[in-house]
Amino acid sequence: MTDVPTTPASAEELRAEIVSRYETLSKRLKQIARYILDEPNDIALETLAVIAERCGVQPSAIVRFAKSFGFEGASQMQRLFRDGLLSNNAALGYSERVRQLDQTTSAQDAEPANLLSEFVEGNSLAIQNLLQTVSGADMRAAVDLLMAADTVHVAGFRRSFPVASYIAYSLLQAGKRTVFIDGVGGLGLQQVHAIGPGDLLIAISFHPYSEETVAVVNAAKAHGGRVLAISDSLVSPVAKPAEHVLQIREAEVRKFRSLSASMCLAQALVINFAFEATRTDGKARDGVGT
Amino acid sequence: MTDVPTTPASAEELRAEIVSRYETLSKRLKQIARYILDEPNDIALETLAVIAERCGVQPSAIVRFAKSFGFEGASQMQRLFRDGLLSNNAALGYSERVRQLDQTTSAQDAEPANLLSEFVEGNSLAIQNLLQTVSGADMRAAVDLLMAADTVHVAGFRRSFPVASYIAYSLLQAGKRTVFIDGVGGLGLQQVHAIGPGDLLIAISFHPYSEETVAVVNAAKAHGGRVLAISDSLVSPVAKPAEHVLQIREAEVRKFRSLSASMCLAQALVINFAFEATRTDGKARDGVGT
DNA sequence: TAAAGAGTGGAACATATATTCCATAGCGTG
DNA sequence: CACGCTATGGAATATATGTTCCACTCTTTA
Repeated sequence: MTDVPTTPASAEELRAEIVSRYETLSKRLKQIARYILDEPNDIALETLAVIAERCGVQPSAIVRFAKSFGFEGASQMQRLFRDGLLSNNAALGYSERVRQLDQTTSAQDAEPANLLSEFVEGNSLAIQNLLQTVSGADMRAAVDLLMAADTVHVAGFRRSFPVASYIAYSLLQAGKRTVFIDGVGGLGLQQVHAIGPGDLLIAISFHPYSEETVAVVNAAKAHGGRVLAISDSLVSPVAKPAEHVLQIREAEVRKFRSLSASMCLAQALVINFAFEATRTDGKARDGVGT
Repeated sequence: MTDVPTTPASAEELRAEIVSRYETLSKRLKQIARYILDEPNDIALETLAVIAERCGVQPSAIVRFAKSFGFEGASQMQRLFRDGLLSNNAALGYSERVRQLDQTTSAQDAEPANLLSEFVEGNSLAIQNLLQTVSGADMRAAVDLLMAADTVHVAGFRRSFPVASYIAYSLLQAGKRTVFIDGVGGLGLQQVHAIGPGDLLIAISFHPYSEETVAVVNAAKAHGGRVLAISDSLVSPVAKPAEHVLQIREAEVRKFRSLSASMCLAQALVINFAFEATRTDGKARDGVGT
């Protein structure tokens, strides 16, 4: 038992100790270490059996862990976290805690923490607004376009680039033939020539709509491809020619337009497709089997 | 046993019930009632024996109390307070909420409409949790690292690629010398050689931490550069060697890890930097002007 | 490839903790 | 003042929970 000479005296101390000794721990002990760092509340409130199950480990392993950090048993370690829990918020009664919660989102000035909370609030709202602008039917239609496509091409530049790259990467992961039109080396428009009938272009573009994207959309249409647009308006230059549009109203914090909502929609779309694809695969195989 | 027909379903409900029935209680039961109203945390966290001693009562009296309020035993009453402790504290309840969301959603089908709203909810929670895992001081420190850096290098592959590309793009927009280590053409590690002392590497990486990113981080340290890590754990291979870590707990919907929270943090970081940069610029000019 | 060692799972065990039960004390009422 | 009823304390019991131990596995090393 490679225990540390001095037993940690507070939850913080223990966390620090875990971080520094992490590399020297065995597989299971690492597993537990991560869990403790991630969910100190669980350690404080749940029983060993529950904790053990949640991090996929035997209760005895947790005891071993505690001992290797100088505790007499797992219970002593738990006590540490319970105490921490209380001293962090217990002085406050209920009403005070609720008030504290409100304050985190309301105060305004350009200090780092507050800026973050503005983004948190703004993006959170924008994401929830997705449910208003995108219906289940829209999603269904978008997934159908994906399912029907031979090859999927994805285009998005500047601010939309991250979203486009995410979609392209994930579709590839899901086993779909995908081409990411990334414009590297000025190939932007050349890559478009690969689009043919039966292919789908996913075009992502927001307010000042980049010329490249618009050009790619038009080229895709010219080659007989179909287009799914992700944009902020139904009448934007990328949305107008498209077979289908998923509309997003992004958060705007201090004049900077955000991206979280777009990412959220992108994920929902791609994973929806992945589910649909495996489901259909299964059916196809079943059909052959009989 | 004068029990109430309906068992309270939340700590708040129980408190209200206690207040209204207070006068009808016997001496000991009043004693306990007062204690519960005063120290709900104790009820949540301590053992019956401890609670009993603290309010000068026998453990059995507490059991009687619980039963007279419709509980099966004192333990059920304690559970109520524990749950309340978590759900009233945004700070503490994240994983608990996620677990609940997980349960309510895993039952339903992966239908397009459902899936979108699952993502909406999950990401919304994850974004709000950012305020817990990254403090104002963390943001400040990260911005300081950016300010002090000569050139900023940004690395993130696979799932983290979109976030990295966003950061790199935005920093460039903000006028910072920035290099995006995108690994195109297998240049990944070669690009690292450009990192020198006085430079900063922003490394973004989540659970199965890609080898490339880890390698880049180590190389950066070897060249005397500083490292800012954006990761999901303090003990991840990219976080350990870093000067500073911004920790993110991403949403996980149907086993797929999300990205919205990362994007949100990335934006907050970059824009924070942009504000700080212009502010300092202004001061510098003022200084020269006088 | 075999041997030694550390790490691990799971059942057996010990302990802590909640709950029940009953004898008795306290209190109101006839 | 005595009777009966409710409330109470505390010991006995049941249960839940933590801990130990040992056989087995997986690594490492010679």
